[in-house]
Amino acid sequence: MPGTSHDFTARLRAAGLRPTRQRVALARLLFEGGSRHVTAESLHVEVKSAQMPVSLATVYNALNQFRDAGLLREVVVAPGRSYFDTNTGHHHHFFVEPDGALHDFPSDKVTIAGLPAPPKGTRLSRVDVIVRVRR
Amino acid sequence: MPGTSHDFTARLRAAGLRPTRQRVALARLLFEGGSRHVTAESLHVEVKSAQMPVSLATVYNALNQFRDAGLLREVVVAPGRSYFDTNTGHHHHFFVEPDGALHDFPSDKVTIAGLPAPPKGTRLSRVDVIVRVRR
DNA sequence: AAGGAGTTTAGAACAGTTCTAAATACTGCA
DNA sequence: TGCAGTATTTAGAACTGTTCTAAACTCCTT
Repeated sequence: MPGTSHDFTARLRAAGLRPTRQRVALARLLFEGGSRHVTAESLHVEVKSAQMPVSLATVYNALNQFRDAGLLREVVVAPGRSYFDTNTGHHHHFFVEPDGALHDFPSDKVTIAGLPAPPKGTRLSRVDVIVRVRR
Repeated sequence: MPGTSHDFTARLRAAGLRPTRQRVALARLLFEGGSRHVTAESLHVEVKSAQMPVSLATVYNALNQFRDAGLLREVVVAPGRSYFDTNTGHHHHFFVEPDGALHDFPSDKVTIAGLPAPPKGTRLSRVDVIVRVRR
């Protein structure tokens, strides 16, 4: 069990990123547990309270790099705030309107039929389904 | 034909909004033609070049009020930018990734099956489908 | 151990949006 | 119609989330 999923140094290196102290600390927080949703701000608070000081700029840099490397997926649900999802597989989201909470649900049971063809000159990139719910 | 769809004063009043010069000007730009997508910034540029000076703050106010009144729908596709859609009926969106262009498509031919039930204590508000495409 | 590229940092800068308080416009009522 | 009173508009400041800057530092290679 150890060696693969917890070897953040190797995972970062495999993604083409130098395993700096800061990136390893952030990767540990992000990938050690199960699937998570974070914002730059929330991750910054978390890394500070874990006694691993990382600047906010570095949190932003790392999140963007992790996303570009395919380690994270960015989810756009509310204007003016970016969520990052550690679950990079196929899945969709519940978004609870007033509080901004986000929950994954697997896409394997969801079927979407009747989508029109992409506009001329474009190719499909991804289909996002956001189920907005209220209390 | 005239009297109903072009009577912006009455339409605003029906929505509980005073038909001020600024709101009528914006409503005319938004609802006179077919379905449109605007940002606050783009609508502000437009209203200025139409020789109907309206401040940016008022454009923001009006868009938010129109949305709250159900005259517009807000579409969240990219972090840090709000699009407003004059089409408030059931439909979904194509989002062209690099340029940020948005296109509607009707939802009547689209069927989504197998969605899980909303989390405990919440009720469904809306299902957004965003088909992201690249050039 | 040293050099150099890549990274981190604090703070400034920036973009989009909302707030403030003073001026102005719409509405209802005389 | 004229007036009072509330809603609205405005310019600019403030604010939030994010990116940039350039100097200091760290990781990797040799």
